Amino acid sequence: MAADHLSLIFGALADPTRRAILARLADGETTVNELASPFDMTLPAISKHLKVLERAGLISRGRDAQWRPCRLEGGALREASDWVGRYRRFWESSYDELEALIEAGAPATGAEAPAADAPAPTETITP
Amino acid sequence: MAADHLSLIFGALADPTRRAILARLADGETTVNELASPFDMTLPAISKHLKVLERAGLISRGRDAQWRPCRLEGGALREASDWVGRYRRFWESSYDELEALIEAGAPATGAEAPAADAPAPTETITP
DNA sequence: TGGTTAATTAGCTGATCGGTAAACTATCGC
DNA sequence: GCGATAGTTTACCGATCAGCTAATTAACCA
Repeated sequence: MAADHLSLIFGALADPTRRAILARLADGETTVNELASPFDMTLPAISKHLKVLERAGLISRGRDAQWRPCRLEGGALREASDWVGRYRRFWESSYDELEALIEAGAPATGAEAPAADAPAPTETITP
Repeated sequence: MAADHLSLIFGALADPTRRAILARLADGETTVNELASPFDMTLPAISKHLKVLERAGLISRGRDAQWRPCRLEGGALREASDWVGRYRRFWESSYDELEALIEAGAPATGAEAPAADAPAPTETITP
């Protein structure tokens, strides 16, 4: 997977186990063992998932004696949300109205020409 | 990568080339060759990226003679947005206020106990 | 001191990913 | 029909991923 932050975030989210871990952490900070318990998977596997989540900035880990409590970090999720949000107009309203226009034989209007630079200002086109 | 839809979507977004393709498609439907032109990459590589995006439902492809015009599909992005949106409270407002509360020595209140089932109702815990 | 519990690291495997080159398919225009 | 244009498919390669077992680190408890 690419090394840029957004790719790390989306890559981390592209796994049901990791998303379930985040879901659990939404109920509050907890330990690695408790996070692991619902899964049919060894502890090292969970540990790896946590590392992926941490590298993406989706969680952070503290220390409490021999426990390493994990907590959800909203910042990275916000980055993901912000990126996706730039495309909001592609699923909001538009659908019915635009569909109708197209059905009616309207030509490709400026309507679907979006905020030009909106998506991916930091998106290096050839990294 | 896991086979569930959300994983396909996030997995597809976890690549700067594919995100740049989506950004380009936000400016309107276009052909594969035009999509490929900004990249220092062969056509087959782009073709693969498009297949990943299509499998995730992020784009659709039509036919116009020998061209296969691609268009952005908002639905999948909406799914991603909806999923991430369930965690909104983790980056909205809360930050300063909650941080302040914690600093002030407030115990773990119900405040950060979230809408219980909010995240991942379809998230199978052990697939 | 020694044992237990919590978690990570190391090393291995098989599967998937991102890219390539080469060959193939399909459609257009002459 | 023929050549050019647009795009996909088919191997193939090295790198990364997700999981495992076994060993290791770190802190507690008695």
